[in-house]
Amino acid sequence: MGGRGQFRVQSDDGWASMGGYMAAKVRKLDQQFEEQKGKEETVSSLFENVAIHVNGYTSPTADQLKSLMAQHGGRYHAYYSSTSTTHVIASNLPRAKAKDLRPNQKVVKPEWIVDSIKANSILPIQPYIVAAHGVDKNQRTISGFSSTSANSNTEVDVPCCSKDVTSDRNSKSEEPSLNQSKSSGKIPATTDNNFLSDFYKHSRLHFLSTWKTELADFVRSLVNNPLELSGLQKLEQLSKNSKACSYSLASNERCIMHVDMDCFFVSVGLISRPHLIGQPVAVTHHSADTPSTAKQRPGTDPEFERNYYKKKIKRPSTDNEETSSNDVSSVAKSSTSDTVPSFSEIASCNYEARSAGLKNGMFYGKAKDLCPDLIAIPYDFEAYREASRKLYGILCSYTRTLEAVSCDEALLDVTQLILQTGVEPSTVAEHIRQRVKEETGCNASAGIGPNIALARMATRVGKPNGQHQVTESEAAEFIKDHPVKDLPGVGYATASRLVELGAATCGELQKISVDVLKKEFGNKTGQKLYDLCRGVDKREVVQSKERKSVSADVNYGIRLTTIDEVKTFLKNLSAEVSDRLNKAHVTGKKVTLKVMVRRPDAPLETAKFGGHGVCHTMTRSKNLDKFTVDCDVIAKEAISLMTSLKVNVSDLRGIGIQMTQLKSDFEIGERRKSTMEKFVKSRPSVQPSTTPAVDVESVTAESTAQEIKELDQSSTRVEENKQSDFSTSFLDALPDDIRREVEQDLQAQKAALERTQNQMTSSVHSESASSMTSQNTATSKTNRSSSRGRGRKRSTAPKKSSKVKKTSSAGGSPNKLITEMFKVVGKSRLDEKPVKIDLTTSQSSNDDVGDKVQVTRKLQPEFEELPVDDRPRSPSPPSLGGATTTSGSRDAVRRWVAECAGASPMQDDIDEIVTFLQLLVVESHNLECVSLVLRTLRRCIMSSVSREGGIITSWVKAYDFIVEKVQEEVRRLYDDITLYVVPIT
DNA sequence: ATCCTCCCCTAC
DNA sequence: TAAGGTAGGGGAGGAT
Ligand SMILES: Nc1ccn([C@H]2C[C@H](O)[C@@H](COP(=O)(O)OP(=O)(O)OP(=O)(O)O)O2)c(=O)n1
Ligand SMILES: [Mg+2]
Ligand SMILES: [Mg+2]
Repeated sequence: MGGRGQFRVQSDDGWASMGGYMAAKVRKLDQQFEEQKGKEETVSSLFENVAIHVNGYTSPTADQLKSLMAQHGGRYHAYYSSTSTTHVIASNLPRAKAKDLRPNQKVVKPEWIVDSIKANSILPIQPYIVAAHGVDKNQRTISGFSSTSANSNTEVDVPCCSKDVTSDRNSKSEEPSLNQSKSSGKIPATTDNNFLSDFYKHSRLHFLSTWKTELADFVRSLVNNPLELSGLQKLEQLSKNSKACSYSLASNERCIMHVDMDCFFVSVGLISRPHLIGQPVAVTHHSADTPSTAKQRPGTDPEFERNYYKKKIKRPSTDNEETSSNDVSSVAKSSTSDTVPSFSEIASCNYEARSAGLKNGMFYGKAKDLCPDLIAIPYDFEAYREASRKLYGILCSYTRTLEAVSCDEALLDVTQLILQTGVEPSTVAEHIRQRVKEETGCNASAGIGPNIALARMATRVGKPNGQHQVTESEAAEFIKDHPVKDLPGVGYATASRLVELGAATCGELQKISVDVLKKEFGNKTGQKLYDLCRGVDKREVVQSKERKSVSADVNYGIRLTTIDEVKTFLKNLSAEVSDRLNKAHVTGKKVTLKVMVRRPDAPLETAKFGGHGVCHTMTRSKNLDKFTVDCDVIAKEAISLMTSLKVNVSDLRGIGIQMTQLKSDFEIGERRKSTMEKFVKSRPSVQPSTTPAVDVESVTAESTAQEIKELDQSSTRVEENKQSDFSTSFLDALPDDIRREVEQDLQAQKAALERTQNQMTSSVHSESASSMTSQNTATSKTNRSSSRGRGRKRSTAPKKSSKVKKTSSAGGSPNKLITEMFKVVGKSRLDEKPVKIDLTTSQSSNDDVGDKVQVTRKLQPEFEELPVDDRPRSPSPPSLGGATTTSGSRDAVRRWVAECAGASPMQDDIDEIVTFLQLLVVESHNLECVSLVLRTLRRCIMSSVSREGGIITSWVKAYDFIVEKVQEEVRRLYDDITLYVVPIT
C-alpha cells in the first residue's frame, strides 16, 4: 500500500496510466462503430457509380460516410485510388494532401453526400468543391462522438506553466553550452567504473526487487525441508493447555494470513533513533540537513515534468486527489523563484507523516510542503535486510505454505495450522506479530481472510500495528464500499477504466455483469474483477516458480556523450546481467535491450536530478544461437541491438538488458543452491522457542553440468514497448507561447545532434549469429560457478566457456569486433542521406487520434471563439482505412501488409498512408501516432513480407519512401527536426 | 483450441 | 542534488 505514487515515478510522464484510460475510450468508440455497422442496410442505389475516399477530418466522420455509402449503393475506398476513386471527400485541402491526388481529382465536402441523400438525388458538386487550402472551421461532429470525447478530455486540463518560469528554464542563451554542462558533470559520469555498483548500492527499488527474488528462492527451498516448525509447535502446546482452542473452518474454507511490516524502512530506521518516535519521519536520500529545496539547475524545466503529474490526477479515479503522491500541481510553498522542491523520493514515511497526507513514493519537496516538520532519515539497507531475514525466519516457523510478497510482507496459508491446532486465526496473528516485534523491534500488522485478496485488504484495516479479520460472511459487507482501486491487482489504469464504466466502488462494480467485464478486460481479468469485487479470490498461496527472466536496468543517471561510453556501459551492464545469471544458476538464450530515450520535446536537463525525465522507450531483442551466461556474448548482442536502434547517444536516459528463455544450470530434481544462505544462514538465533526451524546447511546444492542443446534459430525482433500512453500531442497540449519554446528546444536539440554526430549506427554492424557455431557444454558449468568475478574481467580469468570465447573472438578480440561496429559513426549520417531518421520516437499510445485532436483543439486559443454552448468539437480526424484511432490505423496497416505481402506494394496504397501520416503530423500534431504506425508498418514488413525475389526490397523502399515523406512534413513544421523512426534493417 | 509474441499493468 | 528496479500475470492478435 502506499504504493500509489511510487510508480508514478516510472511514468512521471503520466502516460502509462493514461494508456488504460485512453484505451477505455477507444473501446467505447469502437463499439459505437460496430453498432453502426450492424445497422447498415441498403436503402437506395443513389451512389451507384460513386466511389469515395475520405481524407482528413470530416463531418460526418469517415466511418459514418462509409455507412452512408453502403446504405446508398456507393463504394467506399479506405485507400485513395487515383484510378477508381471518383470523389475525394474532405473538408479542407492542405497542400500536404492535395499534392498526392491525381490531377483534377474532385474533392468535395462531406455535405455533398448528406445533402444528396436528403434530396435523394446526386447534387451538382460545384457548391461543394473544396478549394485548395480551404479550411472549414464550422465542422460539427456527430452525436455520440463529440460527447464521448468532449467529456473525456475535460480531465486533461491545460498545464498552466507560468510563462516567466518556463521561459527562464528553457532559455538557451543563459546556458551557453548545454552539452558541456551536461558532460562536465554534476551528474556522476555514467561510465565511471563504479557507476553501476554505486547506483545499485543506493537504489531502494533494486534492493526491493532482489530481496524479493532471494526470499522467493528461500521460501521455495523450504518446501521439502522436513524440519520442525517451532512456531507451530508452540501453538500446539497452547492448544493442549487451553480447552478453548476449537476454532474450526467450513469444509472448503481457507484461512489466509497476510503479514506486513508497518512503514518498514522508517520503523527499522527508528530503532536506532528512538528519540524520533512520535514525530513525522521519512526515509529518503535527500540529506536531512539540507533544505528541501535546491537551487534551480540551469536548463531544467520542473514544470514540464510536473505537468505530467497534473494530467495523471485529472483522470477519473476512485482515489482522492491526494492519492497522486507526486502531484505537484500546487506550487511548493517553500520554493522561491530560483529554487525547486526536492525531487528525491520518500521510500517510506511513518503514520505520523501520513496523517499530513504523505505517501510512500512522494517527492521529498512535496512532502516537506505538506508536512514542514517532516524529519528525513537516511537509508540503512543492511538493517532492512536483517529485519526482513528475521521476519521470514519467524513466518516460516509456522507454515511452509507461505508466499514472499516483498521483503516486509508475506502471505501464509494457515488453514492446516488452524485445523490442526484449533487456535483462533487472530491468536496466530497475535503470536506472529508479537514475535516479530520481539525480534525486529518493529511493528507488523496482519490481515486474515478466507482468501488472499480479503486478507490483504484486511491488513490495511488493521494498520498500523494491528490486525483485522474478515470472515466469509462479512466479506460482502466489508468490500461493498471500498473503491475499486483498493482491490489487489487493480491499479491506476484498471481503476480508471472501471470508473469510466461507472464502477468507482466494489459495490458498483458488482452491478456489472461478467460478460461485460470479460468483453471489456479480457477473459481472465474480467472474471478476476467480477470475483474480486465480491470478495472472491481463488488464487492459492504459492511459492514462486522458476524465474523466467533475469535483467538489469538503469534508468537513472544515464548521461552519455560518446559511443565509446555507450559501448563501455553496455559491457558493464552485460557483466552485471552475467553475474545475475550465474547467481540464479541459469543460462539465457534471448537478449533484450531496452532503452529510454529523451523525447524530443523534453528539456535536455531533467527536473529530477539525474532522472530520465520524459522519455519514450524502445526494446529490441535477439534470440541467440545457444544459451549463454557469457558477458561478452551478451555485450556483443547488446551493442549490436543498440547499434541497430541508431539512438542519439546524448539522448539516452535509460538502458536495460534482459535475458529470457532461461534454462536451469541444474539437473531436474536437484536441489538448488538457494540464496537462503544469505537470509538464514547468518540469522542470529534467539531462544529455542523463537528460532525458526530451518536448517540452512542442509539446503545446499551441487552444481551440475547441463548440456545445452542448440535448437532455435537466431532471430531478431523489435518490441515497440510503449512505456507510456499519452493521449494528447505534447506540443499541442501546451499553450502557444510555451509550445514555441518547446519548438525552439527541438531546434536546439537538432543542432546539438548535428554537432555531436554521435549516433550509434548500424552501417557496419553485422549479425554476430554466424560466429556462434559452437555450443556450451558441460565445461561451462564449472567455469560459471567458479567465476564469481565480473565476467568482463575475463581476460585475467578463466573463460567460462572456451568455445564461446573462441567464437566470439574469432575475428580478433571481442573488443576489436565491437569497436569495428562503430567505426563509421559520425559520418554515416551523411552517407545515408536518404534516410535521415535517427531514432524511433514517441511512444505514446495515444489510441485515439480524434480525441487527441479534440483535446488539442480545446487548448488552442482559436477555439475559444466558439459559441459558448458549443463545446469544442472534434473534427473528423485523419483516417486510414476508415480508422481514426491509432490502434485502428495500425490495424489497417497490418491488414494492408498482410494482404499485399505477396507482391510489391501499390503506389496508391503507399500514397494513402503517406497522406494519412502527413495529416497526422500537420493537423493533429500527433507524432506519437505517426511513430506507432510507422513501427507497425516496419514490423509487418519485416515479419510478413516474403524474403524472396525483390519483393522485400520494394517494401523496404516503400517504407523508406513513406518515412521520408513524413519527415518532410515534420521538418517543415518543426523547423528541421527529424522524427525518430526505427530504421528498417 | 492453443501457443507465441509483443506488449501493458501491477506490486513492493 | 540523487540513486526512477524488476519480475510476473495476462490480453490482443496472429500462427499453427
Ligand atoms: N514507493 C515505494 C513503496 C515502498 N517502498 C519500500 C519502502 C517500504 O517501507 C517498503 C515496504 O512497502 P510497503 O508498501 O509495505 O509500505 P510500508 O511498509 O512503508 O508502509 P505500510 O506497509 O505500513 O503501509 O518498500 C519504496 O521504497 N518505495
Ligand atoms: Mg509494509
Ligand atoms: Mg509491504
